[in-house]
Amino acid sequence: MQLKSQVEWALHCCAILGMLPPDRHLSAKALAEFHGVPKEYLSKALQSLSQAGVVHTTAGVAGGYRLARPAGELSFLDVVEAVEGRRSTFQCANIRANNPCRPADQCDDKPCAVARVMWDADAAWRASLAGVNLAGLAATLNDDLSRELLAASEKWVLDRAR
Amino acid sequence: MQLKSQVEWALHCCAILGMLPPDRHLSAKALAEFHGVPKEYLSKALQSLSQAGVVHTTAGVAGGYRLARPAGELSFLDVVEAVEGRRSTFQCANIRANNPCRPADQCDDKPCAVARVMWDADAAWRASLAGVNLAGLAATLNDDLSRELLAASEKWVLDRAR
DNA sequence: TGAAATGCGGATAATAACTATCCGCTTTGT
DNA sequence: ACAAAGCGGATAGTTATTATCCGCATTTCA
Ligand code: SF4
Ligand code: SF4
Repeated sequence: MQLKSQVEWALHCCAILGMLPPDRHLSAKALAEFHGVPKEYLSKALQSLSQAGVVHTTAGVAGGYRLARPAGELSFLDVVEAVEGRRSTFQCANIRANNPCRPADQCDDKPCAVARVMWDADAAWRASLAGVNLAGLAATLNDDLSRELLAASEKWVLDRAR
Repeated sequence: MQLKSQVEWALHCCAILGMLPPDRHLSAKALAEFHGVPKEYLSKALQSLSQAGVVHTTAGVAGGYRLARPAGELSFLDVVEAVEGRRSTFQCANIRANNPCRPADQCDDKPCAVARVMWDADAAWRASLAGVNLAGLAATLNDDLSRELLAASEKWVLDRAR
């Protein structure tokens, strides 16, 4: 069970978009080039982010993407769910219904005990992701990365932003 | 990103095996019939459980499986990781290395900020699963299921256990 | 002792999911 | 009007999951 690679791409793209001034935006082409990933496929992830309301799209020539809200109001969960979906990672096939001892008229009123535990774990995963926002990521990157790399990257991005 | 169906099967099988007296065991054939799943494929999941030390295998005719430890010492995480593996659900492709601004001699000493957040969430998921054991599951099932169904299922199982 | 039942591991398909690319369309700045 | 950019659908290529089959070793029981 692996998250799709688009999740990593989307998170990195949001980190980059977080570096932009509020009224600037960056094209999918630039984001793909910066991260070394195929532009066409990255576009699909960006479209998912757009549909989910995580980023705002500017159409037309010199169009592109910017964060739809301030970085402090966008969590990792918002980005991950935009790309990966909101369904639980555990899906119950209800195999308890196959129990040969079960009467045919049995009413499965509540979800099974196994599923509840798995869904709780899924909720814990999402809660953890919801607890970190893009502003926090930016702060961490500021600590992690060298001043030179940060400055160079910001320049690279701003040179291509509209 | 979905967990494989074998996870559900394995958890249910462990719940059933938890109903057995300590010195009895149940065949893959019986477990497959009880849950209405293909025996050959379920066997693969049971083999994973066996390799992970979650269940104990008895070979030969009239062989089968029993829990390797008391139900209170086997967590959901033990079962899930046996089937699904222990790798994080987020795998970092290290796309930061593609940053055109990054000097070639840059040393990526520590994992990236994005990956750390995703790994933390993965850890939260596993911690949640580790917090529930098979004895707790049995107790919940006792509350959830009707006395008739429990008794009938236990009889069905014990009739086929060796 | 031999036949049958059982688990194990490898090989092999069938199906689904993910990854990737392409194309026509609309939008919009110049 | 034209070119650059995003959008949505269509289409392959690749990988992962699901499922089945077979030969082998082990063990029970007749
Ligand atoms: S016990 Fe829960 S997970 Fe298992 S089949 Fe029933 S509802 Fe699904
Ligand atoms: S930022 Fe983290 S997740 Fe992204 S490529 Fe770098 S190491 Fe991987």
